[in-house]
Amino acid sequence: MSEKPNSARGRPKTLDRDRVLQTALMAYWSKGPTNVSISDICGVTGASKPGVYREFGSDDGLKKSVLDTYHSLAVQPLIDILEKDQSTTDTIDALIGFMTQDHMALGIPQGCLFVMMRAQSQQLGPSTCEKLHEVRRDLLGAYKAWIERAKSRGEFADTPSDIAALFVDAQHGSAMWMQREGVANDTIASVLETALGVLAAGEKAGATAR
Amino acid sequence: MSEKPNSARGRPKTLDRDRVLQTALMAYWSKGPTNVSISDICGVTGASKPGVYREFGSDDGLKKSVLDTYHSLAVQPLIDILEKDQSTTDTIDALIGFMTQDHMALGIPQGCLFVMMRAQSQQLGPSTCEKLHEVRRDLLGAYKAWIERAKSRGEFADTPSDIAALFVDAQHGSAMWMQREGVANDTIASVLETALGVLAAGEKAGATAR
DNA sequence: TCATTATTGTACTCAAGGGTATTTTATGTG
DNA sequence: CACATAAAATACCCTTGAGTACAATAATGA
Repeated sequence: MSEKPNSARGRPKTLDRDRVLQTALMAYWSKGPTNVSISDICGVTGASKPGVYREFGSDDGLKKSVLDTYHSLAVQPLIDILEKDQSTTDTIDALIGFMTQDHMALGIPQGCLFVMMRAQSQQLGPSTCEKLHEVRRDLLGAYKAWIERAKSRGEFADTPSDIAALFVDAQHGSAMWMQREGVANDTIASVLETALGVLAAGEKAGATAR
Repeated sequence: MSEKPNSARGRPKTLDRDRVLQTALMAYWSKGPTNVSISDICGVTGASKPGVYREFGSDDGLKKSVLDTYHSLAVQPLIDILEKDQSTTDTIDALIGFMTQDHMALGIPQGCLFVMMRAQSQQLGPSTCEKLHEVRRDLLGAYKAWIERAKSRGEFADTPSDIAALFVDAQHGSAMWMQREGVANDTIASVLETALGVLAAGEKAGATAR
């Protein structure tokens, strides 16, 4: 309601919300979401602990906000690929390309924060978990919608859409774990080609044509 | 070397090593390996904290021993399936059956402790991590050996063995995560059929039979 | 200038958890 | 019986990390 009365009254705030978010995002991503303390983030950003709590409420609140940021940063681009209007094989190629990006070169940590958070959800707070479910729902929904569009054009294997969506999601998760464990992106790409190759066509034997 | 001089001298030990191991195993498996403290385990088993440390050396030592136990309990059976001499499709069916066992009914927790530990290896000690690599090597080796045997009989798709091994391992991991997230075993089985179906045969189109 | 308002940051509290120093206790051996 | 031995368990230490109380501070408005 009266969110930002922009009163400009009282001591002006100096806490850089965005910097805290970015810092937390990178730290969670590289070290694992449960291996970074609020104090760590304060140490790097120069923010004070009460400042962070004032801004995000709690550890859980911060993680939830970070996940939100991560969604627009790294999940939405994946969904965008699915929603782009192109042939199924092109989409699959684009997916593989996306999943095997050279994170090192891009200056981002290996693996996927979302996937890591899912794997450690038992150690996360309630609002982070809820956000996690939300992101997952979005992603699975996007897979499913893409699959059904592809099916309607006869470009997709004869597999129930829900199953196929889970399958694609599984490949994504596996790829992210492999990347984190240090498997070369080329190798991961080969695995993904083997995996996702089945989906395209359906009549044309198992030939992924590459 | 002089491990058990069976001296029978000094106060007889009452600490039930096996009970501690079993308890820790189940606790790690159900709550996640990093969500169970030594104190928790002591509370359940009635063992004293120094007793546990005397027996296992450290948290890391206990986790390593538990992983060892887990290996013979839940990983070896999987390897046994791969080493059993049967047709590729039969092996795949057996694998799917194994991965989609009703853990609830068997009185064991959902998912796979090994897979969970891999995902949280950043929070684990050095000897546990080493053991983790060891188990992983064993498992990938077993996959690869199975694949090469199948290939030599012409029963396997034309995919590099290392890639195929990573692929199978990825499906296993995904299945375990899905199970942990509450996906129905039937559903997981369908996903696995879609995934592993590609491997068998190779000439016979993409038809997994079934 | 002085009150009001909102934010800041130091310095705490409190709980959890890994690990240990120390004193007992239960057994064999001389 | 006294001594040596090995394991037992209580009661601790120490660090980390989430979360907060509170006094200081910087702005606006009268």
